[in-house]
Amino acid sequence: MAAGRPRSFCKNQALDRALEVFWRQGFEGASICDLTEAMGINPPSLYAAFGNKEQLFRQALDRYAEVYAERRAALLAAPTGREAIEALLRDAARSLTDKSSPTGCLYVQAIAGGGEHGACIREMLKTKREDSERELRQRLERAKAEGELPDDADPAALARFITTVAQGMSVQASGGATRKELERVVDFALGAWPS
Amino acid sequence: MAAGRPRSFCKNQALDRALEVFWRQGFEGASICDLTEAMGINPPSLYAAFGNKEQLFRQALDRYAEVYAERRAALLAAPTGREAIEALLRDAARSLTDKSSPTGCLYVQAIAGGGEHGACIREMLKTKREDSERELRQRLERAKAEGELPDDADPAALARFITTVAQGMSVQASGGATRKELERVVDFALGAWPS
DNA sequence: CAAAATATGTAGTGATTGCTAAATAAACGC
DNA sequence: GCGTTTATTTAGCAATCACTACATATTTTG
Repeated sequence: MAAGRPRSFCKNQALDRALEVFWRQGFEGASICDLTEAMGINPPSLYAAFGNKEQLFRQALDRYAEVYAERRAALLAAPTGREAIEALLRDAARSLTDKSSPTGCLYVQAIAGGGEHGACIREMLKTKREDSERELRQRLERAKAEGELPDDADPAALARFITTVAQGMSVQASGGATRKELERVVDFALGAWPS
Repeated sequence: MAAGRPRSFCKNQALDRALEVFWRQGFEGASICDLTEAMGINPPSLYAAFGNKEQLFRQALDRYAEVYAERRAALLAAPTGREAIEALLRDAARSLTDKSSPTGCLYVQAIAGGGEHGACIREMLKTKREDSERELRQRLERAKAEGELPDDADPAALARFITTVAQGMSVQASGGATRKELERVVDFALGAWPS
């Protein structure tokens, strides 16, 4: 079959640009005009390459998830469970306040915004958050199996607590909290570690 | 001076209805049509009584803040600091998952949603959150003065930690967490209490 | 060289957005 | 009653929304 005219832009690069717009403005707050401008393409190219706005958001989200899943895996590979969790939270304190990308976590930031698309997108975001929490829980189950946690410790509940703190830190970052302030929050969170 | 035709609706009641729409759909997700329908009035009445959409949101937010400031004050009046904090977090676990009102906290939920109005609204929300955190800090300072906290305890940092956990709980609630799950989170958070 | 296939730029679709002009209705003081 | 004032209804404003028809441009296939 014939191949046709080749695409004049890099799909992944355009996706990264779109991701940043969604991240900064939210799904509903990002207009197609905002997106095409940031991506450097015209609307028909966007629709031909990505489907529609919702599908573009999905693909941007998947890309975001890929990056952070890798990072999370690396941090959770620390020798002890406690070190792994501390590494995760310290990294969050830094990256959530890093000014080279929009503040806060995209998953957390995108939970708001109802409307019609809301339900579907919420479901998708929920899945991503569950993926993250499951990996955390599995790391804590390993820690328990290795005798690092007391017998009555509940890895699932601890994973949820840590996730909750991380999500709260994202809200704090969106509200203007500094890295130092988030580091203090991490100190307290680690103080809840069972012994 | 003449009085003119009286308003045919209760302003506060209409504000409550508008609040619920904003709470459920976010600022940008709530259209004037959604709002007028829920409030039972026509657009000109809305604009005559409340100014515009942003000012309506401000007034709804102030009303929300009033209710929760009272509630917070009552909970923080517990005899000890620790009891006060526990009461606050247990109440949050219950009210954030209460199905008679939209899940999650309006302040937290409304942080997302960029756009032009975003900056102004963000500023307003930030002030409200700071009000809440300040009251918490003052209660903890009292606890420290009364010898309930060690000399090296930092009430401001502890207040921020607790606020962060509460905000994370709101995100969890928006994501579908149950009251029981949030109660477990509270258990862990209280485990970080300095001693 | 065509012919087929795919991408692009231009321009505009109907629908919805926040908001309002104009006419009418209901209260007041005189 | 009459004039003033304010609220309500109807209808529709310009702007923006997500999205697309159409013609043109650029590629590979035969």
